[in-house]
Amino acid sequence: MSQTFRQPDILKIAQREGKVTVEGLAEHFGVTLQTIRRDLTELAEANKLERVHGGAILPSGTTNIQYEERRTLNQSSKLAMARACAAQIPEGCSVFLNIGTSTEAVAQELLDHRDLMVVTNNMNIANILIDNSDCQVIVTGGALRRSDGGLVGTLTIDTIRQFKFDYAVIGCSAMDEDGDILDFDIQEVGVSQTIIAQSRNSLLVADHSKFSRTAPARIASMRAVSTVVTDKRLPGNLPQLCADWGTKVIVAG
Amino acid sequence: MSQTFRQPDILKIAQREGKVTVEGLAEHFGVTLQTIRRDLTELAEANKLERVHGGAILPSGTTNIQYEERRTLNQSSKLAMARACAAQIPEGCSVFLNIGTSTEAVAQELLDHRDLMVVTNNMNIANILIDNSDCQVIVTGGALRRSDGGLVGTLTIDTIRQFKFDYAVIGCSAMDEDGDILDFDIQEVGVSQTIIAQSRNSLLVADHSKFSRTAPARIASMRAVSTVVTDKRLPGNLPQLCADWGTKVIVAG
DNA sequence: TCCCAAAAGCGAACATAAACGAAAAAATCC
DNA sequence: GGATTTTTTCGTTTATGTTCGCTTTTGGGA
Repeated sequence: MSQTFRQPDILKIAQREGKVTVEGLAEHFGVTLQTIRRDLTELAEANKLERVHGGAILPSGTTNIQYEERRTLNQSSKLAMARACAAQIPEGCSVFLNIGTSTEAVAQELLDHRDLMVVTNNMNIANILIDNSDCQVIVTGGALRRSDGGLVGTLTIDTIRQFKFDYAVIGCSAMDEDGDILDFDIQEVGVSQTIIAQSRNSLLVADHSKFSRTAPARIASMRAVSTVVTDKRLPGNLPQLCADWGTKVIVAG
Repeated sequence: MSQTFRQPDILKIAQREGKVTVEGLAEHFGVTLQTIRRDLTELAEANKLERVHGGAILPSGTTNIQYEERRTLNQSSKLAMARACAAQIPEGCSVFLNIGTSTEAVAQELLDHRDLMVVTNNMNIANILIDNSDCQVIVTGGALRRSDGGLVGTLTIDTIRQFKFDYAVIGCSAMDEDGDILDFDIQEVGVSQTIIAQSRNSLLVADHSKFSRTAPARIASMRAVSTVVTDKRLPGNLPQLCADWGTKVIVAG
């Protein structure tokens, strides 16, 4: 595990915990204190973190700004994707909505759907769909993650295993040109995999920026999902691959 | 640019409470008075706080309505009960908080507790405690009830069964003079019973108005809980009964 | 009201242990 | 086999606890 892998993880941990310690990170990654110090110094220089004796904290007032930023970013294309995705979901069925800003946008578009049963591990989605009185909302158990209101952990997976969904809507952190769906957080990978396994149809919602990123953990191949909703034509050979796999691709907007 | 992990937390507490004391902070963080004094001096030099004898207050410019609000609300018996209840809960333990406005008030008072693991079936409580970064929040699964943000159903009970809590805080709809704890909602009764069974100590929080009400479903007898927190002397023969049962009674305010 | 004394709070100075950064050495990756 | 990353080493800096003398607050009593 090298620098490039650690630093995003450190940020993620910092956002989850509010603070990180040199010692704790060193143990977590199995490296020396010195290495962590260098990482923290670099992250502090990039204004991603604020250095304190013994560790680092989130920059003052930045607790959830990144999240809010991401939420409002790419709003128009995100909205178009959300519309297209919601259009795939008929009324009167059972749906799982995963963690992620894209899936939250989908939830917003599902406010007019009638007679849904929605299961989610995202507190924000539960808060959104509380306004749709024609929709039964079920929240999975799990440890609450401060950064994005997600519920994660074994409890989450155990709950999901008790259901079989007509549709699942999932997001991701990055996508590879060979069709692999990737995520930063290893915890979330297990959840996403379980969701796909428990669903008759699965919809991956991901905008084009996910193709220019990378992430360490692999959720699945696009082959495993029934539909991919995105905002621009898939790059490289992916359209052909998806056609071969029978994975439907919807380009919204 | 803060020097220690403590300073951002001190600011947060100051903003919430309107003031902080040297002694209180020293105890909260487990450091000496001198260390806190140094922190406060630095924060004062950075104009983040204003130093006073025995502690610090918010700078005069940052007039905090919240504090005045809180002071007037202090009179409210619900807050007094919440305070008394939170005082019963030590730091570093596992706590369950049930559905109810009284338990939400307790959650508010637990914002300063450190190193807690809080499990709840109340989305509002999860939203409150998301601000306590020293507290791990776990949400039970369940069907979301629109009226009060509660999570109910078999999923909830199944989740609770997976834990053993040091403390449980429960509310109720009504109490009988013979010491029976009652609720309107039959679904919630099962949850409350399970919580009591899974907890080493259980605290019932209920104001005096609950004695003039009645409700159809029986949760348990006060005999089954370790402590009752209320705002007025218990009516009738109940004090004696509780004494016989070994149920501690705390009258707050 | 004023004054005084006890008590509480304060800050400076010092000792110590933890944390830090620089630089050389070792390991790892292309 | 050269470049990058990580570990090791070591002298320096920083944070914290302790002690002690000083200042402010507080609560009588004249």
